[in-house]
Amino acid sequence: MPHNTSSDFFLRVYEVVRQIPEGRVSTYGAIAEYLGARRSARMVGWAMNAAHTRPDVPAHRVVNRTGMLTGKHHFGGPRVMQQLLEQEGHQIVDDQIVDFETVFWKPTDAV
DNA sequence: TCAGTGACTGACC
DNA sequence: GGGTCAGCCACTG
Repeated sequence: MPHNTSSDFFLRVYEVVRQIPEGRVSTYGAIAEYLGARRSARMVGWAMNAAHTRPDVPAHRVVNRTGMLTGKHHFGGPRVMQQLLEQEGHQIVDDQIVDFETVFWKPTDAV
């Protein structure tokens, strides 16, 4: 558990991820860019890793820029992330979200 | 202190 | 159109 200012960044990431509507997904890069750290997409991924303990953070709605479920192994099982997305109406083929571009959500779309 | 690693991405070849 | 590299930065051994 980080105890420095980086936890601030984590909290910001959590807030953004919480705003992702059901049935939509976002990317690490989009979130990082929105937080003013465009080049720190890996930190968003790391934040997701830490967000695992937060039930109110839908980490399964965050994928990489191609719509691939690169983080599925961190959900307690390799199929959990896919199942969660399918429950929200997504179609997953070969670990990739079908029509990813149409369900893609940017933090700037938030009301 | 240093080197390796990673739920990423964009640029280059 | 795919493979590779370099930035990115927190964490770990």
